[in-house]
Amino acid sequence: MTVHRGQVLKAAAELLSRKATASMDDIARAAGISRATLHRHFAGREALVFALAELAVRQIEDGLDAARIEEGDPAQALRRLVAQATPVAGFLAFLYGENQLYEPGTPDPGWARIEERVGALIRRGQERGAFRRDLSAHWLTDALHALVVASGWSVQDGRMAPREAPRMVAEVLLGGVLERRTA
Amino acid sequence: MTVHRGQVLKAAAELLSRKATASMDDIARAAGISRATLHRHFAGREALVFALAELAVRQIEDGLDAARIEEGDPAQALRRLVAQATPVAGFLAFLYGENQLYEPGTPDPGWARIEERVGALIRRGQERGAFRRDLSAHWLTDALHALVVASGWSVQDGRMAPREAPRMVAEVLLGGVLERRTA
DNA sequence: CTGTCGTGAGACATATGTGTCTCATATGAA
DNA sequence: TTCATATGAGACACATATGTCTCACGACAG
Repeated sequence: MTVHRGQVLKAAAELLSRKATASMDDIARAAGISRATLHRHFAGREALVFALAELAVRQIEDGLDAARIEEGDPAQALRRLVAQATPVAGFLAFLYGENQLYEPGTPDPGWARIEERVGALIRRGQERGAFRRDLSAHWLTDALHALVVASGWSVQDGRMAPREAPRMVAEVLLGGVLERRTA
Repeated sequence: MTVHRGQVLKAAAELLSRKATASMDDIARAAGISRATLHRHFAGREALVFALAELAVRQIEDGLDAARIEEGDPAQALRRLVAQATPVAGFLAFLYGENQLYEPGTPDPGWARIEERVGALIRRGQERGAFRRDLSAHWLTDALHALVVASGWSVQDGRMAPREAPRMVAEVLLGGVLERRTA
């Protein structure tokens, strides 16, 4: 019946990304454990948030590695990235929200690495003529994150099936909403 | 030097949508007033949040009216909607975040009205063959909100000019990221 | 069975935020 | 000027969350 640190952190991420004011007791209940046990595994709220950020960065960077976003056709690389990101949308949402707190110039180093890698993919696609150049790479990066987070919430609410999420995000981001005659 | 209620609420919306844990003192400072004055205008935090939600709903519904989203070409209506929404992105972000707290079945009535009107526009576009049918109207509604919120944060951080925001959001949402030969 | 380990429940002091109050000051009208 | 009004600064009691503790229970290995 031992508590698994990763599972607790995943529950905490999904709760905190939606309700940042959740108490330690709320987090414990969301993870299915008591507050005492939660404190045994994490020295305090600060330590928990730190561990959460660390795990989130690792999960997402692992996803970037697995998607091999530096290789091949940019559009396909973006689809692979989205497919890797949607299962860990809760962690991404937490990180994304957490980095809205800092001053615009001092982001978390791990988050900065992630943004840089995703931004590089976008720029690579723009240079190859695959992605539009009239939209800034920075904005497209933000848009990608926002859509993944939104899809994660839709899944949490049962409005979207988890297996649909990658396609929903990728189709909107790559193709847009407009119907087209020629695919 | 009298405090203007609307300006205080706008500052509160932009702060709270990013940092839900902000204290009344933080909110007061963000609005450029003292905590005492903040309490003179709003009975308490609960009352402030209520007033904020009320104003946010009104601002956005006014925008929907001004954009006349029920009329004309759906794609153009969506562009008008985005143009009206981006200036009040802070309020939309607050409402959007606030409604992630409730249980999936009991949203704020005002927010439900907004979602319904936007959803109706999406469905109208799908029925007319203007918008894609392979993506659910609900998801497209969520995607729209998420992109507007993200653009608002970009503006707050100085990464995007306010006047660019409508086009950035509308272009990604309608056209997607992919470069195309034929416009 | 016996001992150990991890847990849940709850008590407790402390820290932080909230809501209310008083008082001094500044602005603006008569 | 004189007065009214609104504000800022700060004190205060109170509520809530946090962090630490003790104790009892149950699972599991020996």
